[in-house]
Amino acid sequence: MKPDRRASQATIMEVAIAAGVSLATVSRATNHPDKVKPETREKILRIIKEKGYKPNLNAKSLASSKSTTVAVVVPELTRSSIAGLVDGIADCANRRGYFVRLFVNNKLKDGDVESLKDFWSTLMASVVDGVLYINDEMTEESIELIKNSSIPVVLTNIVCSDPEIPYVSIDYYKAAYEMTKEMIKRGNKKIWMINTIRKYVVNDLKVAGYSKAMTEAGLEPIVKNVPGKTELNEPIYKELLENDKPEVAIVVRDSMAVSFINVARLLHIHIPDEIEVIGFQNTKYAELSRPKLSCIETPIYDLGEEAMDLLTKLMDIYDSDDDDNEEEVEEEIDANIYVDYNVVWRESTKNN
Amino acid sequence: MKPDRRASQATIMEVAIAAGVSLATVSRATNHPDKVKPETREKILRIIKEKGYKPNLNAKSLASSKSTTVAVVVPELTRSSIAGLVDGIADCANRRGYFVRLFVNNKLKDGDVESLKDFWSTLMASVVDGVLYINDEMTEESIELIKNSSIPVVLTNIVCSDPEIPYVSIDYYKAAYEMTKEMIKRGNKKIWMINTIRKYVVNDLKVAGYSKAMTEAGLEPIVKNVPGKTELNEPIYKELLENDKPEVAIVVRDSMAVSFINVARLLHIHIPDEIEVIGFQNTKYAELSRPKLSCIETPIYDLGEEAMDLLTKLMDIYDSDDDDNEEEVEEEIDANIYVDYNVVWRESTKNN
DNA sequence: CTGAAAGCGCTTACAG
DNA sequence: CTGAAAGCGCTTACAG
Repeated sequence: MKPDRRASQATIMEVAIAAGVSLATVSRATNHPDKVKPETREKILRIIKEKGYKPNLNAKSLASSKSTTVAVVVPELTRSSIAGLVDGIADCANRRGYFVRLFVNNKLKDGDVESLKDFWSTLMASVVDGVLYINDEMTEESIELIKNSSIPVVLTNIVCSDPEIPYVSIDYYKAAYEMTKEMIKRGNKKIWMINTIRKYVVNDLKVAGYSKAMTEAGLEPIVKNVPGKTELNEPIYKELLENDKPEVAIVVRDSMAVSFINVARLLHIHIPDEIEVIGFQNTKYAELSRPKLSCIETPIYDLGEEAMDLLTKLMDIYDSDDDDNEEEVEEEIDANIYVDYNVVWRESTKNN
Repeated sequence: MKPDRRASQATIMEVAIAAGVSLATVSRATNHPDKVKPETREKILRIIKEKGYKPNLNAKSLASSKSTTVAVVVPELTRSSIAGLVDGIADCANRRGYFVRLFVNNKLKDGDVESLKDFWSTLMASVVDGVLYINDEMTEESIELIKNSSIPVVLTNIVCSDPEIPYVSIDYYKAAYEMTKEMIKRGNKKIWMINTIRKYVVNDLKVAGYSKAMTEAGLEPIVKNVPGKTELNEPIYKELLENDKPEVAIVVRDSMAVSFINVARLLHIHIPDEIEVIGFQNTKYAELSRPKLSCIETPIYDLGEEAMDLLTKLMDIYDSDDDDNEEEVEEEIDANIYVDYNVVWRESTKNN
């Protein structure tokens, strides 16, 4: 006889018997402590602790139609700063007693409506109380699905044109605008914006902010689109720099900025004396680059926390919706949040 | 009257009514298709598709005592290569029809037995069919808990001394051993191993492999322990290099190797002519470094896939365990897997 | 091949 | 303050 490896968790029944009460009372002792007499409550809680009892989440969810679980939808964890985002989300979820179900869906970008709908319904069938949606490439269909969702959805690190949809993001437009203005103020006229070939909503905003500042100053916006991958963009950078040279290059991603610096140095272009380079994000790349990269720092971990925080509030509202007096509460919440960014000046810029 | 935002998924009841059959038949049509007459089956399946019906996961799990969900336990997503690992796991899980519940537990390292036990029981209460455990710092207690687990657990990217516990990893010992031997063969005698101050099982293995090769060749192993963080290790590197200089430095993490290169260059030490540098991992840092870093490449994504694959097999066994004839099946599975690594020679080494 | 019924482990009105 | 009972949405022996 080998030991029963399937020996599972203690059940509510066992606790009830040990405490000499009914299931209902055990349940109440954990869910509505005030509704049970202090002495019995304490006894129950003690036994729960002794037995290491935790309510079966599936049963609990089914019975209460609340799962204390949120879905986190990401295209890919290794993409730029998504891991940091999810760390922030997870820590906040932990603190607030939520579980997280992870959906890595790298097909989310393509506009295949069928598979998108299918994805959305498996999301709903997985029974979560809310979803954190991280995806740089929002289609019309996604937006429609989100608006019709029966549970709260918070877009994370995306700015959505539709103000009805809650989001937590960074004001990339403003960040690019302000940075460009600053570099113009410092006397630069020929400023490049280096963007990814591939379209990302977030990067489009950076380009727009940059262009605005340039136009306002009567300067011509010059946007260079290059591949995101190092091996692919280096030859392009080389070609660009052999033909022309800006005074400043603002790059949408810091790894791409480092790559740009590397190519410039290979061509004996001095950074920052000949070209100043600025990146977005401020990951470890910035610190490991030589010269060290000046950056617009996007506090991605905090952003994740904020997003989960907002989602919590929205879930609470949906909860109390069952009762009445909803409208009022809903009004109080600002569901379009911008998290502050910082500028970190390092060696790839002058006059710091 | 605002529309009911809580309008939830179609239920099995609705499908049954629409198809003019009982719940049982709908359930069978999806779970045991062969047990239902082709015509009715097709009709049911059609209706399911039309209505976009997906069984409520909680109910399904509760009724069948299978959740088709695995837990992925990580200390932190932003740590070294964990994001890539989880991407591999998630993709494989997707293909095999499993959901993933994410547990980010950055307190997992500390040996607090109480909180570890508590964590483990909430893990079990969350009702998963298996767990992928990613944690570089395994304590005795963790190992004990895993051995007593009622569901399969696969250690991912860890080598566990206890052969009873299934793991999927990379043979870091061998990788370091072989690399050191190779550099000795190339005529080097003074080879440093640069390790993290903080203890990691995986890094200890690299050090052990290195030391073995050195000792075998009658050379003295020289291990330098430095902080993992760039800002912190750079001054240490500086001090080290001002006093002494190896012919080769093998560094346990590629970001730390890049940092080492940066400091060496600052001191006008030529890489690779004066010092050859080799890192582990081969992340994007290696490619962005100047000179580009030679690396032992650890295929982390594949490792994640392999681990999930193994877990799937183990879960299948546990499943059929309920019947009989278990022993035999179990024998066939190799639950201690090493994934192959590669060596990528770049500019930080000579004679490539 | 199909349906009626019990049961998965909880929660929550409803009485008392 | 507490218990008996119904119900959450499924699955699965058990009959037929």
